[in-house]
Amino acid sequence: MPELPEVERARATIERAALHRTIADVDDTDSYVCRPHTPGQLKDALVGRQLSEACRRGKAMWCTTSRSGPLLGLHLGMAGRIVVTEPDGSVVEGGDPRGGGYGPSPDGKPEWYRFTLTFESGATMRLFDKRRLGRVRLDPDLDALGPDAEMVRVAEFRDRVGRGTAPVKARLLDQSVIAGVGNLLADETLWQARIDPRRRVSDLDHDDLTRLHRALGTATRAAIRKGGVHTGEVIPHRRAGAECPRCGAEMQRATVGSRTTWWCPEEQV
DNA sequence: CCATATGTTAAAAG
DNA sequence: ACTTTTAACATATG
Repeated sequence: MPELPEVERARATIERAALHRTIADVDDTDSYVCRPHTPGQLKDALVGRQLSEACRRGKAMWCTTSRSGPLLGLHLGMAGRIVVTEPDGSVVEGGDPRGGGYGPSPDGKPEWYRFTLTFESGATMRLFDKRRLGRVRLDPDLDALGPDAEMVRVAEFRDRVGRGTAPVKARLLDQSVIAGVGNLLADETLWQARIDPRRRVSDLDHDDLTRLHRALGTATRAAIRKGGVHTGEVIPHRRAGAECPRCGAEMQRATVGSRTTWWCPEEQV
């Protein structure tokens, strides 16, 4: 589930419900999710501190901590979400509006909680992640990340995305080029911009890149507002036999940039 | 058993 | 050396 829009929602949930509370306990015993830290390392670094700010660039998220403590890096991986609960056990809404089967309840198994902060009040902030590809670490290295997909200006976008020879979709997915675009947001953006995902960036002209930048901004902001990348216009049409919601042509599927890709063969050229 | 899955990254290939 | 592509990662689900 998590691409930039979902991560932004998770960040906002933390900001609204988990800041400025003193950390009383930490469960960091999942040594894969917390790698390369050893069990207890995160706990030792965090107990007694508070989360001060919730920040994000692309899909990377981190919290600053009180008294000049370390940054707490949180990455949702392929299936993670942040769940904050109040002392009475009620779940703070906002992380994932779909809830239901992907949610922490009622069918969320307890072992799918991979990391937990317990505050003095009894409130908790947890990483819920079925697939365990999410990651928690202290002072994450953010140097390799490109500018955030929602913030990048058009000139820099053209410079970065237009460089190289890779298919444009692969370029959009490269987090060191632009941070935050995942498989679904890439398909939505390319569909909005009417660009074939297989096109080489060396073949895109100034106008193509400008259109792509605009489509990315529009698609990203719409997804944040509506609650996630699933709310994109073309996303429900990423399946066999589906038609382009604009022109009715049958959607086409292929692997581009090592990911399953769907596009409209009529309009995306 | 097989294929698929919204992410990252190390290793291989070019 | 730099860019691009693929495989592997851990786990669930159809």
